Amino acid sequence: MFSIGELSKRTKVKVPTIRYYEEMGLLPEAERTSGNQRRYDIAGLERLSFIRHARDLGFSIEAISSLIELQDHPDRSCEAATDIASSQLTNVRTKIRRLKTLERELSRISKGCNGEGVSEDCYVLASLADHNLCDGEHQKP
Amino acid sequence: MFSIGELSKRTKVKVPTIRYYEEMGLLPEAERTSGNQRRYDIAGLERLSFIRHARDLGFSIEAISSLIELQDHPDRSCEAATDIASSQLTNVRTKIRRLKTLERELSRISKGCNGEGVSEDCYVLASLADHNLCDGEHQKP
DNA sequence: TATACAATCTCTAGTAGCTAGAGGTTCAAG
DNA sequence: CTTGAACCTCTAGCTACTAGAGATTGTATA
Repeated sequence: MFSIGELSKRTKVKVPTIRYYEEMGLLPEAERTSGNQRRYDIAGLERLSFIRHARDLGFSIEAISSLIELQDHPDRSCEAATDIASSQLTNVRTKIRRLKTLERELSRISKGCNGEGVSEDCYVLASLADHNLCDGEHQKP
Repeated sequence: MFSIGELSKRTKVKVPTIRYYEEMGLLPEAERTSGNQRRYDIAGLERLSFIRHARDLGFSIEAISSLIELQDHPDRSCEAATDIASSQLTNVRTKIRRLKTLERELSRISKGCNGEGVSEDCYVLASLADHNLCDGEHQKP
């Protein structure tokens, strides 16, 4: 059994974040010492690693909740899990596509001014003021 | 002079968002009717278009504040503006790089399970539980 | 001109996923 | 037994909005 600080060190998840995950129901309520401090075992460590890994891959807390729910029921169909993963993949791909559009546009705008003039003549500012100077549409990222 | 609703329609920025921008200091305090409703002119429309355009390109409110500050002083050097734009470009490129790593990993994981089995045997869940099943490291997105 | 009703006003609170700080208690080493 | 780091709970703050309550205003139509 080890403390929350030790768990934090081993998983690289910050202490307040661990408490937050517990509050959100991602982690079960930890056992406590007589003095009310949290104590964890290997199972706790594994679960937190799972969560961290999923967060690193961009899964939302809600999605992770569902994944954990499935993990806790080894006999259930894993269709939901593959659905969550593939929709996350779709999310990521959508974001990449949008960011690439932004990148092209920003790069084009950036090249338009070397920063040596005054703002009145700045192509960066002019581009932002006038959408017509843009190549195409951009959506919110 | 037109109402906030009209401005919203023309710029495709939602009404509460316009008020929020005013509160944040991105928009100057609007003129009011005798009955306290906001009225805008073309200058207001242009400024809001500028803001929306910058937001669409992913600039933060803070960055936009600086850009507007420069826009209001046509005689100042525009170095800050080009700096902001290029650091935004760097941001975007960093995000793309990270997301691409995620994409590879998610795609690999996703392919590992067709969702027809039970969760005990699910490669998606197994991958999340065990980082060793991953190709490489991933950072937070 | 009266009325109806859409649009506006301000204010508060909520979203995601944490992070920071105050003020107090517990654990563990020396 | 003392000391100080680590822990506890609670509240508030971050970004960029969004939603809703309850009250007021603007305007089109009868």
